[in-house]
Amino acid sequence: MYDAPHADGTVGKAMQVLDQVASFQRPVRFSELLANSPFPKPTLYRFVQTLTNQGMLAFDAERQTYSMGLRLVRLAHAAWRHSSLASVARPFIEALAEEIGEAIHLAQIDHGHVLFVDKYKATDKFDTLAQAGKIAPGYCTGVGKVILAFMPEAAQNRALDEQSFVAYTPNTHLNRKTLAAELSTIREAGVAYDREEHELGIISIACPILTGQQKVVGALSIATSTNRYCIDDLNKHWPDLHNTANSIGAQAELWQVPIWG
Amino acid sequence: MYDAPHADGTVGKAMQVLDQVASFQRPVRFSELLANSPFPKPTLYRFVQTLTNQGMLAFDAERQTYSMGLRLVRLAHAAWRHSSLASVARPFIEALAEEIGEAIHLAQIDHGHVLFVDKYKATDKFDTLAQAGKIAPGYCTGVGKVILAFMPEAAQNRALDEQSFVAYTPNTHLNRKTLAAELSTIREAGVAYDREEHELGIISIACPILTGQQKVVGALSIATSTNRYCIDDLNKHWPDLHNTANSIGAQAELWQVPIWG
DNA sequence: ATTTTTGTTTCAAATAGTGAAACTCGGTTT
DNA sequence: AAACCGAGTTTCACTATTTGAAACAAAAAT
Repeated sequence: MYDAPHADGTVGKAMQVLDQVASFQRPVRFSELLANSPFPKPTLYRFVQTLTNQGMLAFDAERQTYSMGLRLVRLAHAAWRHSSLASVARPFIEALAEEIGEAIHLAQIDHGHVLFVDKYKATDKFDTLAQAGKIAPGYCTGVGKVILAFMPEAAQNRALDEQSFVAYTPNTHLNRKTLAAELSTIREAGVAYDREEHELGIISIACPILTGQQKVVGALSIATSTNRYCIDDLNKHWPDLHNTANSIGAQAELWQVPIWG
Repeated sequence: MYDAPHADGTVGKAMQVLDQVASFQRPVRFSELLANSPFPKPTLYRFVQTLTNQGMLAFDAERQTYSMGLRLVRLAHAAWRHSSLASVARPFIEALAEEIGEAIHLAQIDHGHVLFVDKYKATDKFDTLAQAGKIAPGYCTGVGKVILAFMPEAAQNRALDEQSFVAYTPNTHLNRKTLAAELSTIREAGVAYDREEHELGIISIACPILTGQQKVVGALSIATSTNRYCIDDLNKHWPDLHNTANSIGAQAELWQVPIWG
């Protein structure tokens, strides 16, 4: 389960149940849900029924388990096409990935979490939906930090409040202060690095995607493992990455990509 | 907007609003929604607010428009990974596509509509999320017909009730009778063809994906344009397609893919 | 056969949702 | 400048929906 929004009404609670089912990452029985649910039995029961009726959940009668419903796939298709940067960014990312021969990630931020909306890897052709929709923490990823760094102050504060500061590796930021310090450096430099802060052996370089009015709408990154390359190697790709990010930013502005303030 | 389910409660209505926003295929203003909404102004207003709070919709303050929210992408990721056939089927489809050099589609059925959950094209590597989530009518596509043909009677009837029988081309089935007749042929043969029933110039061959107990969980198809190939050409691929479908069915059973009765 | 666990239904009380009407705020017209 | 207009937002009394303790049914476990 992810965030506990200021619980707006019945709909909010139902969405909480959806998140809960999603968090199991597998089909789940009613009783398992109940055990970790803030809702009393009949209430949860009715939610699960309603959501199943609606196709937001799927019930397997044979195994008596609930899982995420296919209606979500249909709805998300629309979200991805029309509200994410992905459709605008694709041609640019594809070109970049082919040129430099490394995997490119495209991310946006959603309620303080990094949301990967696309990925392109020149070698293995087939990785899109498997990656799109994945989330990662904001405070310890290249894309996360660079987006945070370029956010307007109010939004940044809100987002920082949502960070959990778990120590994934010895390099992970553990509190707001050290993170905030790095964020201003990043803002000046226009690049962020992940130096094994989220996962040992994984480093990345990330550029913000800015519109003409300097609003961040997302970020691009190249990630690699330390036994193939070091930060200096990634730096060689910075000009290309930066140019691509700029082109995407310019396009995003023309296009009607939703821009949160 | 798609189906109007037996409106269960507030949550059902909220989902209806989500569908409505999705149906616009672009950012949409409140007044546009209101114009096509069964709900009175303040009611719709509150729904849209709640859904935006929840991240199910996104509001662009600058342009005053609503679009689908990124939370859906996150949720759909889970749906796709854990409730669709896609993750089980992928390796098989990939192998098949590489071997025969044609694009392979994987579809399931959801409330009478065909839902494409994956696509692999050997030549252009990059088409997954752009295709996954797309829907098509059941009665005039190869995958749709073959799934319908193999459904248990009760479910089939329910699904047939949901078909709209729009005449997309001169070859489209226009009523239940002719469709039902073809469905029994298909059930015996184990294959369905789309002979330009949905779009002129597009034909396909489709195989059901069956579990051990002969339950349909989805379908595989090869689609092509009439100026490249004819039905007989597609037929040459039938053994491969059929084998792949069988392998996927066997795997799906081991795995915990939700199976609707 | 009995107990325990898991899933489902009931129903009075309480809460949350409803929508007519009224209001605010830009922009346009007279 | 005053009146008008349409899109968006808020109010508030009314009502329908949701709520959850408790009771019940069905299935597993003992």
